[in-house]
Amino acid sequence: MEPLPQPTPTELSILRVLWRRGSATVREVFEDLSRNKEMGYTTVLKLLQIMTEKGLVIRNESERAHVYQSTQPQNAAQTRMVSDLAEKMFNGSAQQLVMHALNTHKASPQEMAEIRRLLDEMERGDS
Amino acid sequence: MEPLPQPTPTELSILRVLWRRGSATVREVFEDLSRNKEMGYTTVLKLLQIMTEKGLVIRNESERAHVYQSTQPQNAAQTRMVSDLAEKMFNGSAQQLVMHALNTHKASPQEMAEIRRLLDEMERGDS
DNA sequence: TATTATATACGAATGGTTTCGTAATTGCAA
DNA sequence: TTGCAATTACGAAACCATTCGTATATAATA
Repeated sequence: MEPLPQPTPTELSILRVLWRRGSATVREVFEDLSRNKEMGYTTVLKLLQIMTEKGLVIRNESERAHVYQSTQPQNAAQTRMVSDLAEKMFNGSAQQLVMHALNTHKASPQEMAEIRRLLDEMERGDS
Repeated sequence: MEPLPQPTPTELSILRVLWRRGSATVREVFEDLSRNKEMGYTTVLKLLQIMTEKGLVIRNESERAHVYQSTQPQNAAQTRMVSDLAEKMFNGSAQQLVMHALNTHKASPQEMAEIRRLLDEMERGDS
């Protein structure tokens, strides 16, 4: 089967709503997105229909208002986009990406400690 | 003045060539990109013309074959895209992005050491 | 039951990116 | 100088994402 296509920017905004809520109807997605950006109800509907065709979401049609959810877990999408960015902007070097991320968005001491923990684990190699 | 627009995917592939080479003619960019993906010479030319209008590149017209270079240093573009990704996929948390990057693309011991060094510096706060 | 609100389906307009064909120009070589 | 090769300029086609209007169906309500 075809691999899932990369979601477009608007599709991604819809997926984020679905990830946050677990699942949602068109109206719920619409109301959520409308808070940030004016858009028509049928626009969201159409997008969800297209996303269904693409396999990005599945829907439960047992109720009149179909209930959508993402086929891809948020984690998987995150991993994929990080890989893509590493590939496209850092010639595949995760390390350079990491350095950039840390330099730009300062992390809290707790967060830094957690990153150290991960590095420790990786060096011990107990995967 | 207008902020630079985000480069489109194809524009980014051109910028990557320009960053790697410092500057390049249409033919050089064309030959570089053609190795990965078949595309016409005038396609690249047109894109570079559009990118010039957008301000993504500047060109030196003193020779018959114009010489292009990116207006944005690679660093700046990298920072911007990392920020974008953190925003869109990790609710602004650089730390989560970092964890993902490390988990996905395993880094070498040297690279990990360098990340530690950066963390050390940041915790010492000698910026 | 008749009306109203809400849902899905879907065609089509819009706008932007990408592609390329063709014309015009310039330098180089025979 | 004449012709060939390489260049830029540019219009337009092809493609895709986004938006929305309208038709139709279904449920709730007066």
